[in-house]
Amino acid sequence: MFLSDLDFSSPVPIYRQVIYLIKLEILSGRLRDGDQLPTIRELAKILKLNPNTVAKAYYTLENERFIESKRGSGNWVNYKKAKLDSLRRGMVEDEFRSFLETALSIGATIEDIKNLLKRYSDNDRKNR
Amino acid sequence: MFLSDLDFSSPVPIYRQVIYLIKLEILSGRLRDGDQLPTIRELAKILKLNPNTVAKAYYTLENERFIESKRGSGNWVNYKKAKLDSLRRGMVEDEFRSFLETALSIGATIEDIKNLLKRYSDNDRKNR
DNA sequence: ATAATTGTATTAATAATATAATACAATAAT
DNA sequence: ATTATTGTATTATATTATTAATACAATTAT
Repeated sequence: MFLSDLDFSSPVPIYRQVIYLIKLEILSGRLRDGDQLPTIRELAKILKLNPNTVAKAYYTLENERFIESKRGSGNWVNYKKAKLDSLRRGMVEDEFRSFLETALSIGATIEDIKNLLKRYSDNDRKNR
Repeated sequence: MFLSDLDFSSPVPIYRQVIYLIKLEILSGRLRDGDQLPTIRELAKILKLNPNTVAKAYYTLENERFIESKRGSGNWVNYKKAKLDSLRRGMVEDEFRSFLETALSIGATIEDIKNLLKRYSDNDRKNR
């Protein structure tokens, strides 16, 4: 299921990488509403992590309403179709804001970014 | 000069807040190319910080080409150069590419991003 | 030349964060 | 009822990041 895409040499903490991977699975549609996730101990074994690390990821995902945890039974994906869009939008906007902040602090202008986007969307069109 | 806008209860480290404040001064135009900044020790006294904390902020700003430090004399704003630096442009593009990749993998479209950018550039215009 | 002022470098102390070890408590299966 | 499986809570350890103490070196002013 998870092609152990973890990078142990990255400065990004493992539990955050796990969160990110699962969010991607959900938002891309590979994991759907109601699907069961591996148990904490299962996933820990697969990824060769301490169960607490996985637990922390799951716990965070539950706080963000991505999944639901039930003691004794397991964890399930929990987003309603309607929620998905706003969720996705929120995530994209977060990413965008943080990119924009960086870009501006580096010295780029909004105009620069517009041009970049134009260039890339032209490429995108070509590649379809 | 700096209305001690530091928030010691914030999780954002002090030296980053200092960086942010100075960038704001520069990007807003209140500090202009060639202007002299307070010396490390001066600013440390004003903000009641350890000089090393200010030094770290200045050091980072110099690395990012926002200011120039000269031992024995002080620190000066050096924004114009930074803006024109093609190396910086490369950085922005790298950031952009990585943002775009993430956004697309989450499920956003180019159109979504265009709209976001429009929204933010409108805000930017309003705040000028 | 000398002294004062500046940024820099080195090291130590502290604080924050991430990970691990272990024990606990609710649910499910038998 | 009992046992195994699950998520949770508590505590300890390791790692990293931040801040501080101190000494150093280049520049400026006298």
